[in-house]
Amino acid sequence: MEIKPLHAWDVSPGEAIRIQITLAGNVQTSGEISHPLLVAGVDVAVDRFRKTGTASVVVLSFPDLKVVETRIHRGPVTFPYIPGLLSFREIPLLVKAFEQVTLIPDIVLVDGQGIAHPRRMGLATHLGLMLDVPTIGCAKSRLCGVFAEPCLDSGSFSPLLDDAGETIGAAVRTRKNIKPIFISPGHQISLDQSIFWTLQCCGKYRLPEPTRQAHIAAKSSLISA
DNA sequence: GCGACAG
DNA sequence: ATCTTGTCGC
Repeated sequence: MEIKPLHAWDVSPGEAIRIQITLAGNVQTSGEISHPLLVAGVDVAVDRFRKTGTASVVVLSFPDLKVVETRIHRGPVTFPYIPGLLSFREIPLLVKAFEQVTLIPDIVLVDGQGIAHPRRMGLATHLGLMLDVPTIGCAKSRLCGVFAEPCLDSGSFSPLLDDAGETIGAAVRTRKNIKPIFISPGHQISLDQSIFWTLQCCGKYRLPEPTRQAHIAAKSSLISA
């Protein structure tokens, strides 16, 4: 699929923050997905020695959740990991992987935050703007915001609030008695829809299937390299 | 100044 | 993220 460049990636942390503030004005946190047929998961594995990364995009059929396409891209990782600037480290590689994708997904699940970010520009949101496809942020831990512990039942959740009391996401229990994951809208989708479809993508594990498959694809492709 | 801090 | 074995619990 074609991806339109929105800005340069070879920037300083200060410039990156400036770019995020500008892009934040184009985010769409509303939208419904009626009948998804293809759902994708993405991930990036890093080789701390060779300083290279492997980005993966795995497209699964829905609702059966079977892998129908897997794309990998390996390249240098230059930008350092800085909380709040993760997209500048991973998106360059992810875009390369997406350029090889032929089955355009109806939704993309990203392992990281969506708008649950200091400037509302987490990895999922930034990627959604570039792909012009609905994206959902599904993070294993919290970046910012406060929340109450959700009930221990599978499917229960509690809102993630920013310092102003605004809802920016939710702590969602994808399995009974298991640590919740943090879901937030990436782009072109509402929080309710983000939670709903993510739960529809969950099998017998804490993380949604698309994310798990992407994680496996990126990691295995790192071994055979 | 101190603590927090996606992957 | 990545480094790592066994082990406690649903």
